[in-house]
Amino acid sequence: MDSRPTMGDIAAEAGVSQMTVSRVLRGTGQASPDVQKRVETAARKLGYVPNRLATALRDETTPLIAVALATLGNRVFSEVLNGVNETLAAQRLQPVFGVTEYSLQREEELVRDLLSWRPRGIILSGLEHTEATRAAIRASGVRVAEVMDLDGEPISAAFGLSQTEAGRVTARHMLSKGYRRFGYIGSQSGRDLRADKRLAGFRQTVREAGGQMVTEHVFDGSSSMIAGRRGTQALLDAADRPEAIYYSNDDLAAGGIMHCLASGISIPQELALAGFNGLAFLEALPIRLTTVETPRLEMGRRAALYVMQDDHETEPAAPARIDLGFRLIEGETC
Amino acid sequence: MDSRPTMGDIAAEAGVSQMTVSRVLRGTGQASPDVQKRVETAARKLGYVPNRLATALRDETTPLIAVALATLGNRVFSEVLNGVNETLAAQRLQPVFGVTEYSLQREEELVRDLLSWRPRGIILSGLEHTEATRAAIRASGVRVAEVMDLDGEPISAAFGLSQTEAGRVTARHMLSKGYRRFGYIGSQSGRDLRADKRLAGFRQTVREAGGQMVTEHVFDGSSSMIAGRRGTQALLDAADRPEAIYYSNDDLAAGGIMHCLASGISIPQELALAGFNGLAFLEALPIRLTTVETPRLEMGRRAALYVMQDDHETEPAAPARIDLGFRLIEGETC
DNA sequence: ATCCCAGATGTTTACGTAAACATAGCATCT
DNA sequence: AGATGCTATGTTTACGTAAACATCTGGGAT
Repeated sequence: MDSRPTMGDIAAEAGVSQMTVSRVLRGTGQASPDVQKRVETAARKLGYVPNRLATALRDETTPLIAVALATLGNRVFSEVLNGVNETLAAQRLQPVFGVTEYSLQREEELVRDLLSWRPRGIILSGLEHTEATRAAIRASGVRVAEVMDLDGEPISAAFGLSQTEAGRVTARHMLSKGYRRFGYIGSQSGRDLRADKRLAGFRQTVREAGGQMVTEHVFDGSSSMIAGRRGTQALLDAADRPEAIYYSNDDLAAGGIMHCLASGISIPQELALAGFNGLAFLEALPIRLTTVETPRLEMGRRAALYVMQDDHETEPAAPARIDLGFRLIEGETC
Repeated sequence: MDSRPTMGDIAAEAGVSQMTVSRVLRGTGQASPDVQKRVETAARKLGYVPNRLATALRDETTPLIAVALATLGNRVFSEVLNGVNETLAAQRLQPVFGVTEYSLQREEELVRDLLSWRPRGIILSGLEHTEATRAAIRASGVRVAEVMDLDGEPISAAFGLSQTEAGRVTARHMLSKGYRRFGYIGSQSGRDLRADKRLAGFRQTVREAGGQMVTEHVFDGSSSMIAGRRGTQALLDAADRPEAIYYSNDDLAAGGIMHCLASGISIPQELALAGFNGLAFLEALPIRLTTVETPRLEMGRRAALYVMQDDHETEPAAPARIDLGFRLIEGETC
């Protein structure tokens, strides 16, 4: 048995035709009990595993859904992937994924690669894509969903929240607590476009209210608690010290809390903080972070459901923005 | 253009044969500059995307690597996946993955599904599998790597560490600090077999040294900081209170630290703690956790490299255990 | 006895690609 | 001039599966 057995091999073993094997194994059409048994026995004996490549080629359809994530280094995306995966698994669909590392250029290549598997749908992160990416997707005719963001023009349907508005809401909340001098800590500016939008919304609202952005500390590399801790220390050591810091996400903000705890800086008197995402681990911190909760699992689930649908059902004429909302969680940090 | 253009369509457009198109697009064989240009123009005009299903079927080989993870809910596995993915991406290989949720039964189905894509390799979590899973993999002839664990019989090659030994080392360390009355907090017992092995090693070493396990708190559901925080509170509120707690992972242990911080329990005087994994976020905590660092990214990378190889190269005759080691990190918690 | 029909099974074909095997054109050498 | 050997291109075929269509068998209706 040097190569994998095919239906033909089973057919020979069972003394029937390949087509009969196909019918028996899929339970379509008629088959006498005798033949049925022989085929099943032979299949088991040979250790038959169907070849989906052949089925997919022949049927001109696959059970694949392509997923292009910005990164696997951020818990947020693995939660989205988790939502996608659990939804697909229920229908025996398979995710095929790749990572763009926040580069639209890599996304373009990745999408091309993913499309060559003839997936029935594709899920992208964010609304910004190169024109070539859009063209390839349009030409392919696959169903598309975009997750995370709503601020822009979706290709077909976007599941997420307004990042800009999330920034504004956070700013409004902090302003309402009396803070006026703000710092910002974030990473991957110019690449993590959602973070940039939040910052833009935040900044605008602060300025309109007469507040000011004292420092904006943006670094390369991925965000982490330790980066947030160090960034916070840097901001507080600087001459022009902010009263409050807006972080591009919870990991960074939690690092800020840790710095304060370790250095005896009182929160929120000496420093107020706000994050973004509402990750589960925040609940466990000794000081509850004020943050904006995002529907990560839900975005994954809804996007998966959307791209799973058959073409005819409910295809919206115009691009749709499905707002899954966000929620300001008022903690103890501002 | 209702369906995707094929090489045949390009051929018609360019006035050549399908085979010439194939040659030009892959840059194999000869082609006159004129034909080359015509083919490329036509391909671009029609928005040609190759069909890998056909290529894979025809070539009897795919660029796919199957990955069966225990869960996406635990950061550890997304880090492994990350290592796998970055290694594969460098060779333009594609991961196809699925999640077992720590069930060997689901793993069996998942493996069958994954194998039907004719991947060139498969990566599994842990060493325990059903006999059917083993048989299917053996019959398929794909390369296999197992990650995380070394305590058992690998199918072909295992990349990881001795979980039992990690438990023992942790116990030895805690014993050396004078603790004798231990608690344990973990989840998914009977399902997360690696955690069970660590506990077994820990328990054995404690007993041999004359210490005792005062309480073992095991719950269902996935582990998280908040679960650890609550579990710790429960253990400390109980009549028979341990001096030290061994947690099945860092998330739970960090929750323990948070409970102590929030309740003013002094570490390690009133309670000592130890975790497992050495996740990056620990660095940012105000109290550094004593834990065992595991090579998560490296396990993913090495496993990917292993299954990527061509069959002839370096195929070990006997199952190999590649010990990527672990390292006790002495923090401030014991 | 004849005909019809349904159930059971077989044969042909196509999905898109690329190896293997032609073949045609043309320059070079003797 | 004829043989030789490239280069550039075309034709056939196979990969494994499943729809569509074909065939055969036997039982029931007339």
